Amino acid sequence: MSAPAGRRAAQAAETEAALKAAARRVFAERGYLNTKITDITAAAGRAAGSFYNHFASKDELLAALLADMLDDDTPATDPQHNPDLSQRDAVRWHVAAYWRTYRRHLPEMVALREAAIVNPDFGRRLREMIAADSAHMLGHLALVRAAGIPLPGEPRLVVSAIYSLLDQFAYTWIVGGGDGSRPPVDDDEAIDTLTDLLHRGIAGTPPQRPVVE
Amino acid sequence: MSAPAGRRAAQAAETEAALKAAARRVFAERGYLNTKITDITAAAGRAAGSFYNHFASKDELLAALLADMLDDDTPATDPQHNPDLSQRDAVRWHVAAYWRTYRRHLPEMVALREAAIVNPDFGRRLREMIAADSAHMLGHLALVRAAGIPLPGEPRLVVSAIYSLLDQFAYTWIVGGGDGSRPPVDDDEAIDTLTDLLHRGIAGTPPQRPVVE
DNA sequence: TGTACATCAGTGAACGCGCGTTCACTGATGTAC
DNA sequence: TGTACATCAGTGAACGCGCGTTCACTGATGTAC
Repeated sequence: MSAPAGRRAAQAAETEAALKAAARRVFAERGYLNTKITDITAAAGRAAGSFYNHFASKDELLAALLADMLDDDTPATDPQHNPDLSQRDAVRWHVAAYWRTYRRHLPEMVALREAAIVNPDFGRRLREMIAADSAHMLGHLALVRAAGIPLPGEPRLVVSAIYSLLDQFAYTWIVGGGDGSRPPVDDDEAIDTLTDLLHRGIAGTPPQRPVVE
Repeated sequence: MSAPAGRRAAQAAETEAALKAAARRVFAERGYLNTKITDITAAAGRAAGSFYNHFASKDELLAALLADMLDDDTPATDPQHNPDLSQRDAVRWHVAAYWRTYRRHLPEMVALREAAIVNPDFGRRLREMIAADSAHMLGHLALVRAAGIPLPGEPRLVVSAIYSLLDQFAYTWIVGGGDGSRPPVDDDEAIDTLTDLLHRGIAGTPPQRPVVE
């Protein structure tokens, strides 16, 4: 990453970067589990054996990509953002942040989801990443409740529901290209729909039952 | 399934049933992709080779389980149920139906989700099954809108969001045993939380912004 | 600055493990006469 | 009702494919003197 000591080190760094970049492309295209190591080396224009000069396995390559991702945007959360989820703007900001992150790190999102199914280590990693994010959201929900607005359920369960929605919806529409019922969504429509659903869901008022007298 | 013609046929039917039952158990425990064919035959107490007297592959066994499932509860939807999703009871009924189905067919749900990742055929099957269910929900949403209540977005997108929430939340809490942030949910709490979130989300009123004058 | 040797990234053919799949065999069930 | 033969479900050891992984080799870069 930092200035390499010489031509040789530069070469190695370049190949490693090429392998990572190729892996990201290939993971986004055919997914993690369906990707063979030779698919990655081929996409990177290197020989199969070269892979093992840099990574011990496909899982370790993914671990490296995840590490890059976490380095990349540690300051993902603007400390200035509005925490009051009873306001639409605040909900939208959070939804948009999630959506953008998902799009930007699509290969990692897809790969981690798939890897978690097969490898308990990645299952743990995934849960930890969600937990980190959730703590933040939990704080916001506490404010809503403190303002006297009743939540739809126990806060940690509500946070889990929010992430369930965001995660699966993003997976369906960003990765899968939709559910076939309609054309793909553009980002704004997706974000606005999620925002309104969640804004009302978290802090809205249930509809009045028409009273028959 | 129907009365077998003789001892031999009965024997075959019994083994096939044993393999299916074993597969369901094993899929629920370690998932579909992590299950080897010999895991299934071992759990069923049969020899490895026996498998191929009944199924051409693990995928075909899954296809058979899915067929059984669809046979099993074609009348899953009580024609009498309340379609008015602006009423909490109606939302709860639908959420509960989904939850119950998920629990009852856990092995199929897990297996289909995993198989869809690796095999496009199952990806298609999964989308078709969701589409069938969605059509029903879409009709209900039309009523809400007809009653003058604005939805949070384009109806098919809202339906997709609803299924995203239900599916991922059920996967997290029924299959995965939760996200580690709190003890497992019992069914009623899960259903009530989802119900309130969706009830408000679909047909609720956004909170009033406190007006500062 | 030049020469001789060491190191190391990259190569791709070969290896070998894991697991799906086959197949010769067994014994029980079914059929023909 | 009995005997001889055919069929078929089940068995498990053996086979073989796919793919991850190794390794002897090459040529370029680095180091010693």
